[in-house]
Amino acid sequence: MTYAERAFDALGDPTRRAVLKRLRAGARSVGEIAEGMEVSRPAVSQHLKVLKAARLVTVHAMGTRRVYTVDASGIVSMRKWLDGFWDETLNAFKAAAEREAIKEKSQ
Amino acid sequence: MTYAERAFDALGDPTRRAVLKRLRAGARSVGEIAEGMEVSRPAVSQHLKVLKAARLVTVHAMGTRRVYTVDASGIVSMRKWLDGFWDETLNAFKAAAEREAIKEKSQ
DNA sequence: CACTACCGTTAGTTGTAGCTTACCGTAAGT
DNA sequence: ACTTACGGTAAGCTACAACTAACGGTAGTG
Repeated sequence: MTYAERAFDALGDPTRRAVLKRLRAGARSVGEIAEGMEVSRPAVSQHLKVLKAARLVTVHAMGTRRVYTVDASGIVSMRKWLDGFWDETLNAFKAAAEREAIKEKSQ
Repeated sequence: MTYAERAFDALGDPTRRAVLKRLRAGARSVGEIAEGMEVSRPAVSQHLKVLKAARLVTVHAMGTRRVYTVDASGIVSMRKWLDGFWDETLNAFKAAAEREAIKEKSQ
């Protein structure tokens, strides 16, 4: 599985999107992220693991605290996936249209 | 839930991504999509329902056949979501950096 | 009017994602 | 060394997403 696909899987969950939205406001520790959320701290920890595997967040330790930050590379890979997907869709459409035009001419 | 979020939920499933990839090559009927896939035709039908709700595909009937096509609007809304997300991330980062700079000055 | 092709939907099953509780390791303070 | 704060991980539960089999409805065909 590519990183883009991993990222789509990760963002397919509303709780993980909520976690990422919190992180968007700035780097946060696990406890800070979990605070005010409707799920427990371990749940957040598990989601962060998935987000990290998808390169959507990065961690660095500060004492016993783990400070998480939004990672650009996950976002970038998703963007590339979408752009590439749309490119291929357009190309296929164009090719089909041309085939149609040739067929029309020959009639 | 916004359409973008619906789209992320939809693309969070590998089978649905596979369906969409098939559609990328051009419009297909349900039977054509299901053919060669490892899941049954009704399964594909259910996935198409989700993709349609997320504005990732459109349908039009041709006799008893339902021909599905990739819909740009779902892709566009995802792109906008990603871009908006990243914008806000950068803005928050910039704001934080400026606050840091002011703090440094006052010391 | 049968008969076939096509596909959406319902009913029912099952694997697993997401959750909580409990535990343990590590870092810092006193 | 003891205590507190922090967070990753294991174990276990549960709800639901994804699937199949079966059915029904509609459009074209002879």
